[in-house]
Amino acid sequence: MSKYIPASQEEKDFLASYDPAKFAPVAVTVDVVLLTIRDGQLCVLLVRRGGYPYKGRWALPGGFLSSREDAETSAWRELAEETGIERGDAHLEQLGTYTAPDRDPRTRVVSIAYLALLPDVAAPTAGDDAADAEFFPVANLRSAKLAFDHDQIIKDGLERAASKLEYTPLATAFCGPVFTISDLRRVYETVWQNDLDPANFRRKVLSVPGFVQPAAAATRRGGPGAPAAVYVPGTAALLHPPLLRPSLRAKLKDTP
Amino acid sequence: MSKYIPASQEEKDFLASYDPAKFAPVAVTVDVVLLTIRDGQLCVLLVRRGGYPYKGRWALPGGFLSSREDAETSAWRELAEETGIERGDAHLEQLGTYTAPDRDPRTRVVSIAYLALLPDVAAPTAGDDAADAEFFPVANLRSAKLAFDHDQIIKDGLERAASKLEYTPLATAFCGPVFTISDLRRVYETVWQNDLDPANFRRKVLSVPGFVQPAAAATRRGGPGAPAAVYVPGTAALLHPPLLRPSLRAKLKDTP
DNA sequence: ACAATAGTGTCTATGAGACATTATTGC
DNA sequence: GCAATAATGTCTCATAGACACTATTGT
Repeated sequence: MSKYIPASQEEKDFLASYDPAKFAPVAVTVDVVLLTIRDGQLCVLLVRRGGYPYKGRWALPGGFLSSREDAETSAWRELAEETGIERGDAHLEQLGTYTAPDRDPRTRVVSIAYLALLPDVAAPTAGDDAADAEFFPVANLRSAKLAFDHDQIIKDGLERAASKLEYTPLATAFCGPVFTISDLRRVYETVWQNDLDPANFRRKVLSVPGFVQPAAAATRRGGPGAPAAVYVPGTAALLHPPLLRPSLRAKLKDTP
Repeated sequence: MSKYIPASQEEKDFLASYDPAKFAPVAVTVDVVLLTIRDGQLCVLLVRRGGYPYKGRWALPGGFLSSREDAETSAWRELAEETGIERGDAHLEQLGTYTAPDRDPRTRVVSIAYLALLPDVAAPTAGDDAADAEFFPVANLRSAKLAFDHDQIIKDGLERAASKLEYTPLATAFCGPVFTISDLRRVYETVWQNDLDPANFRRKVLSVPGFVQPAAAATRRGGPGAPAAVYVPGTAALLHPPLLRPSLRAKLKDTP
């Protein structure tokens, strides 16, 4: 945005005398749903709350929007504080804004949630406000009583991630800088909770323009099996045609 | 969300003595991108600003988040004020939150944007704060200088709408309660800026489970041509397999 | 009669999915 | 040797897209 220039002296006076306090106070926080894959399980980063309210409960990492930052910058700052990753080391996108009037017992708090995806590398480090930080498999979260409405935010983040794997090359955000087709397939299988045919998956991925491209490095060996060719992310922002979740196909065919 | 219950007397005291004023003041507004199709053109509702800043400029309808409403309720209220439509008469979804620190010259203002889609019925009525309200074809908007960052918000809304037509039955939100397959096709053609083959479109729509279902009413005549069968929206929330934009297919095939 | 639209049928190319097959590794 | 993985090939079925064709309306 270009800088705003008042059109008249009258407007200048208006802006100079403007009093923000006349509106009901609203606090704005930025919370981050950080997803990664560890040991074949989709995990979310949670921190234990050190202060009231919900003291001692697990919650999403986050904090108040600081006065001269936009929300995305705040989200990157939270990520850096909790995990040490720098801006650009992960995928980060806005997830949604949560505004239920009673979602925070202190005062009216509106939370802008972000979704971050990153490879399994960074070890979480507890920030100022958090007594502890830990990755939890999302499958075990059903019974956990999280702070605020963070269970709903995580649920929305998981659905967003699963959906975006269909029509964007975002799955590469869960992999390291180079990866094999099998690495990529395991990401899909983990997020979608579906087994995929290795042969068909390979053919599909390689046929979508701009999804992946062969890496300069030769091959990678690990465990049993032939050595695998390695790839790096391609340039496409959208996958066309998309990969479609088998689970949805089955569900929707049943209810015509 | 269930009501929050403090766990201890200590926490009760904390909440009672909590002072919201210690945070930097942030104002939160809710703005609505209302799209409809008039005379074959995709149009967005704009209101002329009656006060500073950007006095006299066209802007999205919106207002400050009121203290006991969540943002979606505020968006419905804005819609009712500007167009008279009631909650449930249109499709409404959260679009995104805009947080650039200097996007409003008065003070820090965070805007939660909503996307609304509705059939061409409601005539806009000017609200309190707006001198005038009018539908503008989005194709003519490139040169218009809108208030705040509303040009970007509209752009994001258009992309969201085009994208959602692919994998949800949302196109029916632009139609009346009953519609013909051709009505639906014209919605896709207008939003996607693409001609679609009538025969293939019909076959595709009818083959996707839950997209549309035949209406009790017989047929509709209008202008030349045979009378058309009418349909009502189906029950599916997602289209599977989706309809894919021809424009994307062409673009992505060129850059492999 | 004519133009415009509704609706059906047909052909082809492509992609998805199921599955077999061969090659290469670690154990 | 054996199990596991990588990579390629084959077959079938469903779908998208192009397009011809008929039927029914308003003018």
